[in-house]
Amino acid sequence: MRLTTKGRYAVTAMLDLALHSTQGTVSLADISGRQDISLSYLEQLFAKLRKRELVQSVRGPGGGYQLTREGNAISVAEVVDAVNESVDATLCRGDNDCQHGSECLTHHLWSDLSRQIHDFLSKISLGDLVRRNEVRAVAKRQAIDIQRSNQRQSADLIDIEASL
Amino acid sequence: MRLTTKGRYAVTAMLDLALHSTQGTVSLADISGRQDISLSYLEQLFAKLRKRELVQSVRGPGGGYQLTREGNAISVAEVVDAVNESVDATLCRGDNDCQHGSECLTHHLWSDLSRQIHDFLSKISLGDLVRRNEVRAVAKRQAIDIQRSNQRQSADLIDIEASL
DNA sequence: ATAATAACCTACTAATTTAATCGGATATAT
DNA sequence: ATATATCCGATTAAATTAGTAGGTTATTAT
Repeated sequence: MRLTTKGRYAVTAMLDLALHSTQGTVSLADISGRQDISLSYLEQLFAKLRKRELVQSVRGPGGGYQLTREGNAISVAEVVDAVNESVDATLCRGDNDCQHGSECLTHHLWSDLSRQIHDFLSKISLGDLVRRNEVRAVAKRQAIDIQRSNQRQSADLIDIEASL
Repeated sequence: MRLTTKGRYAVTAMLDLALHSTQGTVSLADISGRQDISLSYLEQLFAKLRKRELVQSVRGPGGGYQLTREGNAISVAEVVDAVNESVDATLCRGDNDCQHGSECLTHHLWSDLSRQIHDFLSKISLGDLVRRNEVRAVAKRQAIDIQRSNQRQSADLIDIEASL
């Protein structure tokens, strides 16, 4: 169980998905716009999330992604694990070939810690996060921001159309 | 609160220190030998641990490091934080300058998660780890390994001396 | 005093991971 | 047909982690 920015991006994206689940599918372009994560990076992350069957996709116009299960049934731990593919090969790849058994000290200690943190994150679902007030507040502001940005784009479009 | 291999190295090294605290100071060379971490990398880590006053040093022959407080009074969280200098500048450096407020969704969510993981790791001390059976068992084996390696070195030395 | 030891310090390099970019192919609504 | 959006692979850039090199300073033991 590692905890890096990569996992954060994944959780953020999945939370965005959960927040907009009422609208059917959500495109990565929308998530990219709202959460400011590059589209291609999202594609990489969602390829992994799809492999773990945390999301399912609909291709073509109007398509996008949606949660395979409801938000309450998807834990933060699952999301982090999906993108981090915690192989832990760096410190102790096997049990036998470590030099004078040293690395096993880390191995036992950390696998134990990891397990407990994992348990902890398993108990927090995307649904739990959606229900939080801070999250709802930010999501609301994001919706308004996007709306404004769309209006600006429409305005730009009108300008362009007028200039032709 | 990030959780990477860097933090593991630091916790392992500090645990080694706690395990050998009865012998006064412990040199980084000893830790390097037992835990298979490069000496220079340990120096970098301990420079940070010293800044946070988790360890104190004694210079010169027979010198080394020792815990500033007893193992029971040093949490795993403190050790991880000391080496990770969690600035969290990557995703959201301030509260105001994020593009259309998006990054703040991550920011709130993750700072909250981080806080709880931090709380969790705060409750595990180096002393707790030392008392664990698996840790004691591995430490014992490491001691025997080092002893053997020293005997080999002595044997080599005798060979060298004999060859002169 | 001198030599050996080990912390302390800085700069650089290698390796790995994270993030982004590019250029497509495929499926599907309109 | 065309536009949309997933899907896919390869490449590159940036950041972090880990290791290397070459010293200095303090201190103990001889």
